[in-house]
Amino acid sequence: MENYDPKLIEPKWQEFWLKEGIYKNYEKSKKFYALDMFPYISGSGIHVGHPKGYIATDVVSRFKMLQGYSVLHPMGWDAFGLPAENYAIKNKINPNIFVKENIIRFKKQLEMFGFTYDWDREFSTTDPNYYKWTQWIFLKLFEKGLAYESNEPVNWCSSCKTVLANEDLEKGLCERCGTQVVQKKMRQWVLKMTDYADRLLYDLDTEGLDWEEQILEQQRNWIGRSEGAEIEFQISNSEFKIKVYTTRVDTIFGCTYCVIAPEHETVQKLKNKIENWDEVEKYLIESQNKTELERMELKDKTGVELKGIKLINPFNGESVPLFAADYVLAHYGTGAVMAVPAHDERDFEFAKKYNLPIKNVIGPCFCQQTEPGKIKEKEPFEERDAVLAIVKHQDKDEYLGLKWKQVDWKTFITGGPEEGQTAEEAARMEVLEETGYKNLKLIKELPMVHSKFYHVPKKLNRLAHFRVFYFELENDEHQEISEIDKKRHEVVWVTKEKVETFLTPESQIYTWQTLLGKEKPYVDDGVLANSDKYSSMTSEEAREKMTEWLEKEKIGEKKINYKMRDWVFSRQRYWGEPIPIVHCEKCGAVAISEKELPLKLPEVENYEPTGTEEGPLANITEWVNTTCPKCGGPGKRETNTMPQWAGSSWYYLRYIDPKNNEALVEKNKEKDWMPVDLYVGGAEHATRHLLYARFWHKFLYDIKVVSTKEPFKKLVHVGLVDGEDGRKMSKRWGNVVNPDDVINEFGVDSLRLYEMFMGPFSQNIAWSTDGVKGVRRFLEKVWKLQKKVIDQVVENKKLESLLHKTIKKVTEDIKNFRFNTAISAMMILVNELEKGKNILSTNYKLLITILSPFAPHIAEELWEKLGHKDSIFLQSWPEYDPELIRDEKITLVLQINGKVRDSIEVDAGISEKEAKELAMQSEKIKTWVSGKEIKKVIFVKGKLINIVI
RNA sequence: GCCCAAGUGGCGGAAUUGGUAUACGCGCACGACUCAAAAUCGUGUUCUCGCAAGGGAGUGUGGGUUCGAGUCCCACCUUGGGCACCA
Repeated sequence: MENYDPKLIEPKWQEFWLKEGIYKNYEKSKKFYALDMFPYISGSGIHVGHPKGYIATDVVSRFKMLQGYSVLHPMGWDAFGLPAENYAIKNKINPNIFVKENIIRFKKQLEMFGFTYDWDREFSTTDPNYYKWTQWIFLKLFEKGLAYESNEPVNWCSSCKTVLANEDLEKGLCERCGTQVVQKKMRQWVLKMTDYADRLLYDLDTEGLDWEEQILEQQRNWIGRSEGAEIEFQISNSEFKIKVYTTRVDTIFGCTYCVIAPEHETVQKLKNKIENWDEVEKYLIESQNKTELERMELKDKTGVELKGIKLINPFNGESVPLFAADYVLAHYGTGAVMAVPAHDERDFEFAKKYNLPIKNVIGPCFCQQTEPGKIKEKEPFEERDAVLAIVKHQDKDEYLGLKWKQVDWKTFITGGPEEGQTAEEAARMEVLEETGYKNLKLIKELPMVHSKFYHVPKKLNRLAHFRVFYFELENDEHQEISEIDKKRHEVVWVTKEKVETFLTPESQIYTWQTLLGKEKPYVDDGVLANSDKYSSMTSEEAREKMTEWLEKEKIGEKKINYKMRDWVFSRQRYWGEPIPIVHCEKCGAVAISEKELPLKLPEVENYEPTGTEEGPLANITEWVNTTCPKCGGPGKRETNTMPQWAGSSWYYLRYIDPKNNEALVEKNKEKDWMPVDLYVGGAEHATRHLLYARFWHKFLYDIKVVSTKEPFKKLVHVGLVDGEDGRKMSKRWGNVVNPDDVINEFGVDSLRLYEMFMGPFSQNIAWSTDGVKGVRRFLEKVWKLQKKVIDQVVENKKLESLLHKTIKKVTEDIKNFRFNTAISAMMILVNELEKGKNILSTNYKLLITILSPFAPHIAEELWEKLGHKDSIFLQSWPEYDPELIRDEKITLVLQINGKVRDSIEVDAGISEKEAKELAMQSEKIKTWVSGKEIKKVIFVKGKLINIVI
């Protein structure tokens, strides 16, 4: 028997599989596996595997380094650390040719990895037969009003004269020349993805998707639905109104000013009324020049008051000032907000900076759940406005407290305001009456708090709304307190450290903590106060009632908003599908006729940016100048092209029917194959690619091209291989592992097997060359087992049982993407087989069959050596024998107080009584229980006995 | 700041519904084979006390529920990922 040599085996079988078209078996199973988003790389990679015990993993794309090969995707992916477009331009190559060369290169790469490739299904987004249908989808979107032109801000490098995507920016500098990027508005094609926002959100839950919860959550956050209300604020002495959007109508009585985005059109309309227009204009220009990045990075909020403008709060008629500030975004909601500094962090920060009033209208509500003062369920509450005073000593760090005499109740000073008294006056009076101290200096008012408790002296449930004042004593001057008060409570000074343990009511402990902590707004829901008839409602209740009132009075309405924005769909580049639109002076933007598709890219010599806002196509006048499809007059073609996301948003549909020239996909074929059963891709696509693809799919569903609402039934993402040092593979760190080298040294099977063995499939894991040695050793063992193969029947129940348990485990683990434990189970089996003298040839066949998806070459080779002419991949997947995996003997664990003390071999079906008797016979157990009382014995069938002493 | 995920030996990682923590692999140590080395095979390998038998501790930290917790509950710490002024 010769030695195991991957270099001899692997090329042989790669050629064979290619010739035999092993892939075709997948067609029979009618399961559609689109394995990664890019048709050329990863998507094609995985077709080696057992047709039944399929392995749907993409070994190649786990290597960051190999993503360089994804240049194959024509629309500019990562090539050797540079975007493909840059690489092509720098080397003066036509990007399309460059891409094609790389496709060939990649095919070779795939073969080296031992992948077969479905050559028939090949297509490219540079291929007009494919992009024809991408353009067709665009035409349909345009027809339904879902594609529109708009001026959108882009990052513009004034030195390179190019547009830069957000991901190409490092600290706001251009990647190529390092120039500071500026914000510029440009005409762009935009797709109305927001029309689909609600469906993109709800179908995540209602279409029975088997996706990782993590990705679902990420998509929900990205869509970012929020429910709130739009409210009109009238501008005093003017016919103009300003609409604000808020999710917290319940805080509106705390609104002390309003803020409008600088770009908001109303700012210009109010020009004549603004007293400080010069100042305002300066601010508008400043904020316009900031890029989005800068705007985000600036921690400090800036803004300017529009002097002379007052807005009227429709709920209480109060006039509040209006500010323009760029912390309010023009594109979200109405571009204007009501500011409630007491209950919103951003407004709070702004109010502190510009010294604006902060009005508390909501506080938390505490329910006394312990005695004394535990609320009596079912009894009504008596509501009362109340004050709470915290008084600090003039010299010492001590605070004034009351110890109540009738009940075990310790508090700060509390009370209720009387007719005609302000809350502050009431607080001062209570301090005077209950403690005698006369001269208080108000330091500040603290956030309000509500408290539900049982008032023991008054024998009733009380809901008290506290306004809280923090005083410091000016001096020691005080008067005698009344006899009644003396009987009721004792006045004590409590040191700062002891206050928290001194206080009984939770509400006061909370207040004490806010006093000690950093001053911050209360942003949670709570109970309202100072809010007219809405006072003492909960936030939820108030929102409902207030919105009702707004709608009745017609000054506002319920409104749902999404964070997700429309999809900016055009790029100022050469490559990419041309947008099939002609601009006519008379008719505007006109779609070209479907018959003219595909609208092909012209051959050009120069792919450099034009240095204007137009894409490179604009320079090719013979292509640009055309006639208007509508009126026949002169027209100019759209020179922007589509982004890389366009083609990748529907390629899985084209896989089904790649050569169809009559339709995007034939209806019956579509019904047959869709939805994609399993989609394996990188985690980096969790939001964008997957949302774009889902959006297009839903649109195609609406125009009846596809029959399912969702494209991908099951979604799993693959983790990357990190460098040996645990960092991401990168030239910068010098930790790049080249799979070619690994293959040369260990073989394709070892690499493939190790990748699956190294850890959980969707987790990033550091590469370890030593680890590959381990799996190579395992393959050597499997190879050497050949020597022990015999044909006679030798009874070995234990091994037989282990084999069938392994088949069961491997089958289940593959289904659950737990390849690492599947391999470990096979290792255990092989270790056992190695110890035995012989191995029955039928059993050996079973072993290599379950190994075949993981290490296809060696499995195929061993299969042939056993005398088979057919490929191992044409065999059916083994089934385990349930009789054989049933255990006759089990290990029963004996515990004392939950600690393992002994274990015994017993029959699997042992009864509780028998087990107990056996346990008591154990010497170790005897010594542990002797002289002790047995309190309890717990028996878990087939597992253990626990004796409690 | 917000959302999500994860913290287990020297390392990658195992551990169905709470039921023998550290499977499998790497590394390391010792032994066999060898003139020698590599390869291969065998034994051992959580820490700790002990010559041993045996005991104690132990899954990021602190509490809790339970006969029994890596697994469930509460609080906190750390790391990774995503979002980031979304009102």
